[in-house]
This record gives sequence, C-alpha cells and structure tokens, in this order.
Amino acid sequence: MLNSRTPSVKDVAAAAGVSLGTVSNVMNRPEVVSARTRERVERAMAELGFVRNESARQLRAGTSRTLAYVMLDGTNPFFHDVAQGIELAAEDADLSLFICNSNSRAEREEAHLDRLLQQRVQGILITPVNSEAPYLYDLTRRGVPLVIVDRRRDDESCCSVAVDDVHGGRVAIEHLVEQGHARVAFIGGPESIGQVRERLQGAREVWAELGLPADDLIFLPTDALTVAEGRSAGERLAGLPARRRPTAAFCANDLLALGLLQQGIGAGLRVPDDLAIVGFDDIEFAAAAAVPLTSVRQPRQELGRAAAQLVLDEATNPDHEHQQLFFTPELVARASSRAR
Amino acid sequence: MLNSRTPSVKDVAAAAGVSLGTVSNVMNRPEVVSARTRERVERAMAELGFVRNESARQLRAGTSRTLAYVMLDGTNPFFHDVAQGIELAAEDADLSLFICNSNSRAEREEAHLDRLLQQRVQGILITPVNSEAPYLYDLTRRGVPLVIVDRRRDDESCCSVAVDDVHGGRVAIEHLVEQGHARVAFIGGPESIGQVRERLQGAREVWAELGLPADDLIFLPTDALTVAEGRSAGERLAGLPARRRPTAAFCANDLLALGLLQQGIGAGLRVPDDLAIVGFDDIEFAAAAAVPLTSVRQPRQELGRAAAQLVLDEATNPDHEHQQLFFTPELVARASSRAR
DNA sequence: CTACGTTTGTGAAACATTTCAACCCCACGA
DNA sequence: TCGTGGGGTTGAAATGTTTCACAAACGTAG
Repeated sequence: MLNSRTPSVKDVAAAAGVSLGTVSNVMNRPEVVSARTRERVERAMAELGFVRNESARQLRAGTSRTLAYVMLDGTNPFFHDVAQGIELAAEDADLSLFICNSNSRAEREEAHLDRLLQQRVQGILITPVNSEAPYLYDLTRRGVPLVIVDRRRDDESCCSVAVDDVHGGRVAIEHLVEQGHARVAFIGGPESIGQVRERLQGAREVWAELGLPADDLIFLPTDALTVAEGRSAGERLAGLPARRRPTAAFCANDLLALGLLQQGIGAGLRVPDDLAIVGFDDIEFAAAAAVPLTSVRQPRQELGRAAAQLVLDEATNPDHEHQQLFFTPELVARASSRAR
Repeated sequence: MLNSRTPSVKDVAAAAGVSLGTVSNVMNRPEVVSARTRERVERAMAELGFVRNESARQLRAGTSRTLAYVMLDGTNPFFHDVAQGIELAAEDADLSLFICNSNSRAEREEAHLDRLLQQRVQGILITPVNSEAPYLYDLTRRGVPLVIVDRRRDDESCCSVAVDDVHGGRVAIEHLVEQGHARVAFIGGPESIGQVRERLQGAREVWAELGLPADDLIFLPTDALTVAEGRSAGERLAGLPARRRPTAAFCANDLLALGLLQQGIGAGLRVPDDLAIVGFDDIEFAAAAAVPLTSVRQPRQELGRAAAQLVLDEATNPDHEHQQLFFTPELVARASSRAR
C-alpha cells in the first residue's frame, strides 16, 4: 500500500537481518539453513507479502517451469480433455501449462510457437495443422522438447502419442456387422486428415475380411469434422435411393455423428431402428445425446498425460530416445446402435 | 547445433559488428537506427537464429506481456467461448493468454493465482468459485488488475462483466407463457450459485406479473449444473402426479437442459409437445441437440472480450475506474419450445 | 572555420534472482 | 593447546535484456 514497489529478496533479507543469499536458501534448499533463521525469514516474507519473481528466477536458473500445449481446435471438446490430461501431469511435476489454440490455422500456430520459444518453455506439446511443417522441424533442431499429440510423423524424428485409428475403424465396423448391418456408410473428411484416412482404411479392411461386397460400404465424404457437416451428410443419406440406403453409419468423429443424429431425428428417422450410428472419440456429449451415442473411445486424458511424460523425459533425461506411443481405442456400445 | 547455447543479443551484436545497445534498438525502436545497420543486425539475427529471451526482457522492463484467465469449469463449453473472446482481445493487444482451470475447487484456484502472481502477469480475469474469497481481495490490494467474469461482487471493489440473469429468467418464462404453458418447472441449483438464484428470481417475478398462481411455477432443485443432474431432474419430473406435472421446463443452463432432453426422449416423451424445454447459455451443442434447444443466449465471446478490455484499461490507464459491465441476454427460440 | 543541431551509435547501470567459493565459529579429538 | 571438520552464513558474480546519458559523425548556417 504505502510502499508501492513489490518487495524483493533484498527487502526480505533486510527485514529479517540476514543476507540475501540466505533468503534464497530458505526458498531453494531449506535444509541448509538453521530452523531459527529460516523461521525469521519466513516471517519477514509473510509480513512484506513477498512473491518470488519468476522471470528473474528463470533468467538466472536458465530453466522455466512451464509446458505448453498448442491445440488444433478449441471448439472440439476432445482437445480440452487432452489438455486436461496434460494439465494433471504438469501439476504432478509442479509445472504450469500454457494452452494455446491455433484454430486450425498454420499462421496462428506459428505465431504461438514463436511466443513460446521466447518464453523458453520447457517443452511443447502440439496437435499440429500439419505435422511436416518446416517450423516444427526447426524446433527439434533448436533442441526444444516436442511431442506431437494425436497425429504422427512418418519418420521418427520426434516423440508422438496417437491412437491406432485403423483399429478404431475396424472395431466400429465389426460391431455394426455383428448387429446385423450389411449396408453401412462411412461419413468423414477431408481425406487430407490422416485420421480420417486410417479410420476408413480399418473399416474397409475388416469389411473385406468379412467377405462383404465393397459396394455396400458407402463412403460419404465431408468437408470438415463438424456438426453442420454431419447434418448435411444426413441429408445426402436421405437422398439415396431406398435400396442403396445404408442401415447404419460410422462417422469419423462424434461431432459428425451428433449432426447426423440431429438431422435424422428431425426427419423422423428412428435411431437405431431405421439408422444405427457409431461415432468416434466418445466426447462427453456423445453419452448425453438424445439417443446415447455408440462411439470409439480414445483415452483422451491418458493421451495428454502420456504426451506430457514424454516431453518431460525429453527435457530432463539426457539419453532420451524418441518414442511413438500408440493407444488402442475401444468401442463403447450405447443405444444408437442397439441390436436390431 | 555446434554451439549449444542459444545466442543472446551480445552474440548478435558481435556478429553484426555493432554494440548490443544497437541490437536492442533494432528490436524496440527501429526508427532510430539507420537502414544499413538495421539490415545488418537483422541478417545476423536470422543467421544465428536469435530468439529474444522474454524473462530477461520482462525482468528489466518490469512488465510482462501476458494476461491470464482462471476458468471455473473446463467441462462446460461456455467458459471456453469466453476464453476465446479474451484470446481475441489479447491477440489484438499483442499479449499472450494463460488459461487455467480451477475445476470449481477453491484450492486449485488459489494455487493458480499464486503462480500467476509469480509470473507477474499484467492482469487476471477470473470466474471464481467464490467472488468474496479473501485471496481475491488480496490481489486488488497488491494492485494486480483483476476482472471478475460472469459473476459479480456486491461492493464495487473491482471490475466485473456479467449478464443480467434476472432478465434472462424473465424472457425465458415470458416465452413459455406466450407459447401457452401455464405450468412450468424451473430446474437448477444449488442455490448458492448467484446465477441460479437470479434466473429463478426473474422467472418468479414475471410469473407473478402475469398473474399466474405461484404454485404452478415449480422449483426442482439440483445439486449441480450438469447433464447428469438434468437427467435425474427429468426422472423426478416424470414422477409427479399428472395434474401437477408441468408442460414446460426452464433449466438454469444448457447442460441441465440437454440431460433433461435426453431423459425425456428416452422415456418416450415428445419434445416440445409433451414437454417444452428452454435452456440457458446457448452453447454450441444446444443447437446441435436432437431437438434443437431453445436457449437464453449469453454473448459469450463478447463477455470475454469486454473483460479483457477492462483489465487492460486497469493495467495501463492511471485513472482507471472500476466498472460493472452488464450484458442483456436474449432468447433464441428453436424447436424444443415450438408453439403448441 | 566555427558553432551548433541532428542523426546514429555506444557502454554502463539496473532489474531480481541463483549459485558458489569463501568465511566464521564452534565443537571435538589429539 | 592446536588443528580439523563441518554447519551456517555471506558476498559477489552471472544471467539477457532495456534504458539513458553521452559521444561521435556529419551537415549546415553564420
């Protein structure tokens, strides 16, 4: 109040009648200072309302206490769950987490990374717009610990944490076939997204293995993985001639599935009787949908947690080796695909 | 690569054959340095891959370039939309945004604030667990710019940005009465949340003004504002004797409304014919629900943006005065409350 | 040719912390 | 008594910027 400047170690030292080195010791290695002086210093800190200046600490120590996650799409709850997992791991390691959102724009992504570099964050987790972007390789060259989340790189030039999307596609289709469906739509796109390709690939693989005619697995491409695109896919589905119309749809993510569900119910379809639906991700709202949504669950928090552990290993362990972690997704069956 | 240490201004200065003060000038006031040397310095920076050390900058300059938002509940998309608004304003002011999540736990909240204080952030935006918490008052006393978002304080001891919840309650009920409903449930809780109280108050006010019997506005309390609680409220609703059973429900937020909708549809109710539903917040998923949800829209991004502007004013304008901003929410009518 | 103003560049101080070699003091063993 | 060891504390250096008073260079007017 009276003294506007915020107190520094020097002020604390003066107030406690010790040297400033001792104050630092109280904070960083309390065991070397005698109980009596430690207490005195702590009292002085409390009285002055001392708060350690993190910039100065970081400048001298050379190491920051923050991690960063650059997420791809803030409107998709999936990424917030991943972030939550990272946050938990960061908390355990006594680190702060910077969350940025690129909104799927490479230019925002690059701006964020630049900022983070200036902050000298300990490590960066990212779900990139494009995992091959040159500025991502620059990071590695600079020695910044980097983990790619929910995407992969073909070469193994950095750590990554992802989910076996081919397998995810397989279990979704296996489930639908088990439920008696013989004509199924795959809804998703654009194909430039690796995940979409792989989920489709898994679907096709198992469809062929089961000896079903390729024509009866209908690919309905979309322009994005959003609720609106799901609705529009639903309209296209309804437009198909009855004998071609699938009895079930497997959507590349839950947002699409929710859009499809909404469009279907609005058009008077009964789900799952007229149309069974399976989504992907198992976001919170999947279970909360009007007809609870069957979905392929990704271990979202686990994904984040594991990624954080990898980045920490890279940051602290001198003989760290890059790893490509792979989680296996599993099907969560709910009403939207109940047996016919 | 070869030289592991990341280059500093000093290295750049040496490489460009100028003093380090000049390098600083190139970054901070390019107009005072001649075109020739500026270019030389810039080339040296690029060659060395120089990245300014933000801690050092901050230490010397005494001011950080970050804002922080401590959100209340990461599982509610509402807060992410608010954060998005803040982010946009921060971007305009060339600031970074730290996003923290207290998960409705005061202890996490306090830990986050402590961190942020150490980082010397320029200002803090927060949707607090409790706007009267003593540690929030401490912040103000310390002179940290603070804005309370989506909550208020009775005294006007800091800036806040909120929505007129009483009005929101009024328009929701007016709408339902217009649609011909004469027995309506208010679903929400706990009452310790100011918003819940005020939305209920608005509902009761207008109900009385319209001359409807108080008994026909039924208060169904919940333990939280979640989808699960919405479902359970739906069960309680179904348990009411038919002549007491309301024909419409006004939920204190969209998550409750979605839960209620799910339970209702599952139990075979037709929405809106058997039960009309109005939510609050108008989150993305409201429009995407099986029956698109009528909701009272809060200007979520605007809320964040305005809050950011207030905090910046407090941080930079010496004769800043605390303001309590108030937005007026508006009803967005959709299928879940279509005329009967 | 001098005095002066303007433009451009310099160098040292300052910011708040951590770290580390050095120092003091005291107890203890010889 | 002296020497030794060790617990506790100190003081100064170092971290990478920014800022600011000042110096150098260069025109230009008188």
